[in-house]
Amino acid sequence: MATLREIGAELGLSVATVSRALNGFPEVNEATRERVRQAADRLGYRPNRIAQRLVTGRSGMVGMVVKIKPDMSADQTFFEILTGLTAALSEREIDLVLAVDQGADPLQPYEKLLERGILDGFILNAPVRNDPRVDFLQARGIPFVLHGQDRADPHYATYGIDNAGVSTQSVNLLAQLGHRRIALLNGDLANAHAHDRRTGFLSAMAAQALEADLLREGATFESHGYTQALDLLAGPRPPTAFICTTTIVALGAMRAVQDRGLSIPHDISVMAHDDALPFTRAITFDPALTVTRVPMRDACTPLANMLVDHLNGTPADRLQVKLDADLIVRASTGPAPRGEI
Amino acid sequence: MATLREIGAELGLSVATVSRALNGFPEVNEATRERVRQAADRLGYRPNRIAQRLVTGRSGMVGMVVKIKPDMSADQTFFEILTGLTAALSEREIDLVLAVDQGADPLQPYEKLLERGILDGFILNAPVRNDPRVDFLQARGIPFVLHGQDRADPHYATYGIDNAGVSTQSVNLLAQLGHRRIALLNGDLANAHAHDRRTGFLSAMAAQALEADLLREGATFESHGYTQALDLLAGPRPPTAFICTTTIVALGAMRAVQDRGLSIPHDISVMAHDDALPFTRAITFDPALTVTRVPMRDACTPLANMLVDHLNGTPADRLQVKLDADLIVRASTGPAPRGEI
DNA sequence: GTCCAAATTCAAAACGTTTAGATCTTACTC
DNA sequence: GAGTAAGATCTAAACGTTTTGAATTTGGAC
Repeated sequence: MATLREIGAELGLSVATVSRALNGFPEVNEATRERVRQAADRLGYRPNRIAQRLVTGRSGMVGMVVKIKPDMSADQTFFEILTGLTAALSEREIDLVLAVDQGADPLQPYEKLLERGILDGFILNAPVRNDPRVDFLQARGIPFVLHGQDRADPHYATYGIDNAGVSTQSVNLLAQLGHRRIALLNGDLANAHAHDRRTGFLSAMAAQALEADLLREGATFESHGYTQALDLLAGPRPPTAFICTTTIVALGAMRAVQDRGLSIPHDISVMAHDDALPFTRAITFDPALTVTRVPMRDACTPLANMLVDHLNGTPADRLQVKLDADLIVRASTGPAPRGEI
Repeated sequence: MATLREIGAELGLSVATVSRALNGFPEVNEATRERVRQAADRLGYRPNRIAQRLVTGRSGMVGMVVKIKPDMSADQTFFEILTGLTAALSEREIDLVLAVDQGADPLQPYEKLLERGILDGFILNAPVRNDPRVDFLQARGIPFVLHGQDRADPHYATYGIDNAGVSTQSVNLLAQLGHRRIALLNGDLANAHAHDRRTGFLSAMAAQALEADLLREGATFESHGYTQALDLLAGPRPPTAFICTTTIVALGAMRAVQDRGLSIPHDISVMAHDDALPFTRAITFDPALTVTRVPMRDACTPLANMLVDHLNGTPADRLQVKLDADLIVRASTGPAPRGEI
């Protein structure tokens, strides 16, 4: 590995000039800059990140923490973000350091990574409500970008989707189709997005003058969708439509509907929010699933850009994006059945 | 963050002595060492990795590359290793840096990570035969540990399982049960492990004086297991037993057997190799699946240890582990049906 | 030719650590 | 009490970069 000193020796220049030439400082002669550039190319010079970091305090590395579940597996959505983000950051010459949250204390892996003193910032994902990681990093002045939003009025960089709006869009579509008994199969309310979906659902139902009594929450397993849907269908005033928090849950709900001998969308409409993860494609469902859709992967590049901007000094309050979901109507939703009230 | 200098100033010692005291050098007075330790504790001293690296050439960081498939998803087994390894390395005060292989050139992400000059070594996984990454890293003298084995006589650190032995164990079990028509549903032969399974299968069949004509290879999807098994069962001299390269493939094979109206294990025996990934548990199959078993996750701690040893100078030829798989006989294998030849 | 400002370039310090080699203490031997 | 060895600590250099402030060169104006 060539160093600045070697390039300097080659050209009879000081390290200082070589450094400035390569970093685009205005006070260096253009002819010199070109000579330096060529020598650097020829010698295969790569700046030593370690040395840069020691003097600038910037390392070009950011951290991310995988949260693993008790069964030692991690969330599919995490990996979706992880791979996309690594690629996006790599284009910006930033490396991603990984840590694992074994479950005990959500802050511990962040503390541990910070102790090393080698990170410029963090990407946070899957926030819970009023996420303690946000407070922790803000208190220490560590830059970060949150994928999602954990509180009403954030004072940090955040990139997420309008989860309340997801519910509103879904409710409005179904209400337009004449449905009055609409159920929400939500995720665990500890997660910020589930909370927002619930809030959005309640206000959208109220706006349509509908009773919002068919609300369930819990894990996002197929089996959970199945049992909750089955339970609701067996109730005294069953739903005619299901809004599911993920396509996996919708899979379970659809199975429940079919087990009851009902047809989709003739008797029951089913829709879901779709993160467009690789393994379950809503369009291949039978019938093809109506969804509100925001591909997870689409978040990677903007997230990387926001973090880079943030590291370069853009203040957090100018780095707040809240996307609307696309509404994609397919065959799993239809007019409410007649005779039902 | 306290520095050595601050501790030195506090105690009236030079940085050199403080450094030596904390690093356990023998020439420092025990009383002094204790004073230094306490001061370090009190001031919350953490060695600055960056500075350490600059002078020692070691960073305490290792790299790993995710290979993502054309559909932008990554292998489940990779993540299993990744999370386990990150945790295991973290206990050894080593951080893991991630990169993504977008598919074009398998060496490019390694080159890119190396250019940064911030890595001590690599963990390689999922080797293909005569893996070019091995040659690349060896040529550059970069330490690495390979999870698996890519060539017959490796001169590098490697931790893997005896894949030929997996086939031998499987064939021998089935032969003992009287099966003579044994099929192998193998993975893609580009992968080193599939090649070894094939080799082991051929020699084990030969040793049992059985004809090894029922060999299929390809992707490890459920659908692939299904179509291949269906095709073999429709042949002129169908198998009475299937050895599947993964439990997912076995799932497909079992579906094919049932679709043909045959029963497991009465008509057909099915077994598989089981990496014990979180999502498919062989014991919950119906009937419970006989497997050769080596949990992926068990490799994480040994891999981390081997890499650390290797970085500390243990020569590669003393770091070679080849595990035998456990044979777990469950309900999906039974005696060969009478009357078949 | 002299002077001044602008344009370049340089030398040196700094970041926090490790480590080679020098120096200072102490205790022991004769 | 001199000499020596061992024990403890120190000074200084090194790693490769950035950056401050000083030094040099250049070109014009007079």
